[in-house]
Amino acid sequence: MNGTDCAIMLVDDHAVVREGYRSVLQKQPGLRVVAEACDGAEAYRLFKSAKPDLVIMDLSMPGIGGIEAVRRIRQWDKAAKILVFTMHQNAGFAVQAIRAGARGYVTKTSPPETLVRAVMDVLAGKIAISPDIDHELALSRLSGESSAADVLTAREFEVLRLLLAERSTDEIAETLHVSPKTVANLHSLIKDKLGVGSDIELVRLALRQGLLTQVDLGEA
Amino acid sequence: MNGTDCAIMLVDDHAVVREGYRSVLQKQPGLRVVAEACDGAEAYRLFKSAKPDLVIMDLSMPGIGGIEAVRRIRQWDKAAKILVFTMHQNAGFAVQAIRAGARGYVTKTSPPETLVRAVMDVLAGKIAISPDIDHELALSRLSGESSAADVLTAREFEVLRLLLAERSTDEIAETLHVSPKTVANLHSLIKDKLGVGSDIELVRLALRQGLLTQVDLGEA
DNA sequence: CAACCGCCGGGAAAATTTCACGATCTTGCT
DNA sequence: AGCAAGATCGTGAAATTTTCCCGGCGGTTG
Repeated sequence: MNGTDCAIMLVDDHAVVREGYRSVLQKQPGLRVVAEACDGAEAYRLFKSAKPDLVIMDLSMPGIGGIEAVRRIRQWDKAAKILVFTMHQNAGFAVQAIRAGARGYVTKTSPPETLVRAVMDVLAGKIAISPDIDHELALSRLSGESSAADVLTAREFEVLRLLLAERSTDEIAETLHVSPKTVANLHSLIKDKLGVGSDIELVRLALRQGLLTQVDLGEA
Repeated sequence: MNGTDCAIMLVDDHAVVREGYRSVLQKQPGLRVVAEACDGAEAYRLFKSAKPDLVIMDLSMPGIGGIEAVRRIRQWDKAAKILVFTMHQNAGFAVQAIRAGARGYVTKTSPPETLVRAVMDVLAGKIAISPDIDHELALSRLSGESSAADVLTAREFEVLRLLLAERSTDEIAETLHVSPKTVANLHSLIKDKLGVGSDIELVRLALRQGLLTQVDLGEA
């Protein structure tokens, strides 16, 4: 599927950005944009009918986000080739994306050639990571910054997610059917494990690691 | 400057997005892209030499952000026409942008025609706000959601900024040369005025209102 | 089986948040 | 000028929360 025409699907909620993709990609012979979606749900639906050779996927989108869309598409077609193209210059997001089944991760700050190169690499079966993310990943390894998901147990992670999403300790206790005391204990333990002193730092860490996206906060 | 050629400068840190702008704009006769910048500082520098008729400006950029860039450009040229084009579908950001001197605010989710229309309107001397933001603004007025900056005094706002940026109460007290006790009192008062119960909600509110941008958190 | 670990919570000490109260200073109004 | 309002800063004490230490329960592993 490399030698001749390759069908590509674009997924991004910003029309102007899709216009940009198209402008960059159509300069490459052998690439055709056959479908466009503006959120994760539409991406999944269109993928099944269009069966593109490659998906270029944004992460931050309304409703079903990019990570979840990658997961669903890969579940439907284990061989799907998905290249994540996002503004998030963040090792945490990259790890999540690759784990979800993406074949590449390129940031939007990258020059167009990097995108084209990544498209070609992924089509050729390779994994494509843009240089800035390579660097981020290297740094996070060197500094031993264990991504929250690793150091926390499943339960702790669940509590953290609720702490960031819900309002009070008592509400979380009710959701989990445990005593408020337990939630408070977990809350404290989480801050300890993550090495933060205050809730504010906790939120900042979560944002940095991509546990929370800025759009999640709007619908509070 | 409307009838014939209009010189436009693009400011966005994502190359592919600039490509998208160009692709959309060049379909309009009479518009020429004469300069491109990828951060606020470069935008200010280039504006002074290129003197474009219109600037299309993104908000979230590394270093000097879009709001500050708008402010500086308007300070240098009171007649500068700047159209903010951003992903933030957020009344708070829009208010900040217009106060800083922008002549328009359009979100990236808008269809290309909306952008083109806004460009024309701003060039014609009008103020252009995209419909979704109009709606957001209306909602925020109706719900009486007073933007943090309004209900807080200057001092309180400063403390809030430090709370979100620095680490401990004591560090903030030292920076402000007041007793830690005062900072704690202010901290409490701020949460009261903003109607939030926990620090986590405080951060979420701040994010929603654009007091803190996601990029600010990276360099923590 | 014994040892360990995640999970759940009680109790008490420690720390923090909240509240009530002045004192001082600026600002705006008459 | 005189006065009222409110912003700022601080104190101290009460109320609440956070933190720490403890034990019990169930599952897994050596």
